[in-house]
Amino acid sequence: MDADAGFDASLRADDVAFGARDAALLRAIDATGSLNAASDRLGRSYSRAHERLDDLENAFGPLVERTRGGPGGGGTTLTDDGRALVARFERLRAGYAAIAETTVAVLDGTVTDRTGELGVVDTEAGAIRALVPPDTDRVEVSVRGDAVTLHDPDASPAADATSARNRFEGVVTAVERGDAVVRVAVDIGAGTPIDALLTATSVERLDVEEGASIVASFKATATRATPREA
Amino acid sequence: MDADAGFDASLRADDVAFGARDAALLRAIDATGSLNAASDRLGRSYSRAHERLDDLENAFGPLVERTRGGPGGGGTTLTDDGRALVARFERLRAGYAAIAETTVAVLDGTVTDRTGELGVVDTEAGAIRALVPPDTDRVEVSVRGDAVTLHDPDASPAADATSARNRFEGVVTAVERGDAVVRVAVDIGAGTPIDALLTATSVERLDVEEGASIVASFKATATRATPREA
DNA sequence: GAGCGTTATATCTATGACGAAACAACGGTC
DNA sequence: GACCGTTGTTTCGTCATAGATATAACGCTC
Repeated sequence: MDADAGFDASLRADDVAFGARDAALLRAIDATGSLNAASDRLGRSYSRAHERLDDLENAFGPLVERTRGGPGGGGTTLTDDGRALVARFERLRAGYAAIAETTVAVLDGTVTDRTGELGVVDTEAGAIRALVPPDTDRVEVSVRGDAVTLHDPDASPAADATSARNRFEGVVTAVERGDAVVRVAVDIGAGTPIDALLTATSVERLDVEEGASIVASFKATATRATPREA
Repeated sequence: MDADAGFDASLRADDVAFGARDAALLRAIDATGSLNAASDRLGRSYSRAHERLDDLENAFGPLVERTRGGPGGGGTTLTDDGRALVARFERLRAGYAAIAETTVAVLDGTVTDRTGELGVVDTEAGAIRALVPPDTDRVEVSVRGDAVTLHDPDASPAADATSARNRFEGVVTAVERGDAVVRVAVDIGAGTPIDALLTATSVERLDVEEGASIVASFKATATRATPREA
């Protein structure tokens, strides 16, 4: 059963959710200088766009400046806040897209110690520090490829010298080259390997190849556990 | 203008998007053993729930097993695939939640070199390697707090010994303690500091305090740039 | 064979979101 | 004062989604 991860991103204030359609509207206003032309460009009704803009401004503050009459008949321009909102929305989407696209290794485990939202999870690979759910000890730990850093085993930093708390010795089981990003699978003693996403430069400089010994590290604060079924 | 980041997560197959309401339905079925009782529990209509379940199974394959008649009148149970879909959805949500919650530093810059989707961005702090958008050199680089690792300046790994390509020397400007997660702000020579989210253990072992020198590193493959307005 | 409580199916209703169209008002230009 | 093309406002229609209700059918138990 194959399924793609998706999302609808939003920024929320006062029960109003600023989403992709809203960002598209503001971008079209920015490009055309007119709410009328922007609606046309997007194939949307002028009256709805106008109403929506009012709702957004009630929640988020002034996003546009509008003038009536004049040589072109009037116009609409984005405020600095309007541009900032669109920029922030784009960054948020980029972040979610990273989550949707990145590879994830899932390790079953049991929480054995907690300090606030952090915990120690006992897994096949050993103890993993992660952000853990409050109500259960039965969890699965997600390790994202873009959160795993690889180190030369002979030169990996001492525990007192780095803030990355999870460190495992392992063996490279696969090296899969993309355009500029390389996916490296590392067996750290769990049932399935974890992935690390590296640049080609890193692969060369670390001399990563199948069968090589390597140290994989990832931050506790970037590792999340979710409840696991009985 | 204050706004909270939000999202609607989904897993998609055959133009059907499995979302939070669907996950809630499957969880309620799991808890009650009955589609009828699950709908009641969720305050939803039985016929809609039934129809939706059919749509989901057409797209994702068998998610439940249903029996009619018998001692209790019949019932509905989740299949292994049904449970796996819910578990995968929960992991996806946890990932998006991490994005929504984490602090982000934004650095303006210009792309000066590209290799596929990776690029070098010239910023106030120096060159940053990141995943860059294809159509523009004017970008802003987002550096997420949960992606930044701190190192002892005297003991940070050599460039040939780690896959984290971005490394900056900086000074700690703030240490802000949460329950178990500590937010450390580091001035790396950009207009605004970047944040690193650390465990309390890391803060102690690294002896992180305001004014201290520190090395901050983050992976190129975990760093994204988005287009920046003129 | 009735009873039970479920699954399965059919039909109806309400609501929110959205597109569409029409018209009033604006204000600089000619 | 007319013209232009915009903003601003009003009204209408359609569609998708969802809730609600009713009924048929199932199959084990008594």
